[in-house]
Amino acid sequence: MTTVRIPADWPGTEEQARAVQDALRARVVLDEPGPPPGTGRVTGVDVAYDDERDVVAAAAVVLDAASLDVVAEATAVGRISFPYVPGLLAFRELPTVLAALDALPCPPGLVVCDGYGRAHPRRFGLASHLGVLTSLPTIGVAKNPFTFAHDTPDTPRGSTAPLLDGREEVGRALRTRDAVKPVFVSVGHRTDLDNACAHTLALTPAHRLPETTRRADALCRRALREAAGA
DNA sequence: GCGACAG
DNA sequence: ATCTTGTCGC
Repeated sequence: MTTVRIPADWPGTEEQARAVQDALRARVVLDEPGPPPGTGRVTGVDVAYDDERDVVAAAAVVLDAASLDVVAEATAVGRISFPYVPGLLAFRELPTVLAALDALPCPPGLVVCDGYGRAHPRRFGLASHLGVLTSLPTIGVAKNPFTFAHDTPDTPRGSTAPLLDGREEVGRALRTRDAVKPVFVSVGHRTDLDNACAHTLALTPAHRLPETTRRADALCRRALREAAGA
């Protein structure tokens, strides 16, 4: 486990944070399909907080994409770098997530984030931001809808409904289990939406949420407990 | 101006 | 995200 320091140039206000998003948005790469599902490695990242003690813990868990076996994992802890503001989640999560990724002993391959990528008010959610800072292919898989309207996908696993910003499809509500509430998938960086959904299905053989985020969630909670928990 | 709003 | 018991089901 590594300890993180908040970067000296990290935004201190919502105004500054939005300016950073507007400046970095142009660097998102959208014309690559990304790695094929079921090959190479797939990494889940997640973060847990103890607002009382101002502690944050992040985890990165690398899975073999074919077997979904854990190949490597790393954690990082630090101070909370930003309050939770819808649309600015990246500024709260990224410093610690980046440190956890840096601590991995192997390349992460595709990174699966807990949240949104392009399906964001300024087209630059957590998954896109992480992708631009690392150059890694990323996707976002969120548990709840954000600001975009969508229809209800059909009942069977694999069914989708577009997340629409006007007439533009910025993500998809994707059913990963029959008749269970869908997850919300969007492109982060260097992937396309079809592939992002295919990856999400490949990572959900048994549960609504991807194995990557389930593993990362369990690990960062444990790291938080060991770092600050009572 | 009033809600809604990833984690 | 987090506070929280038992309970129904694969």
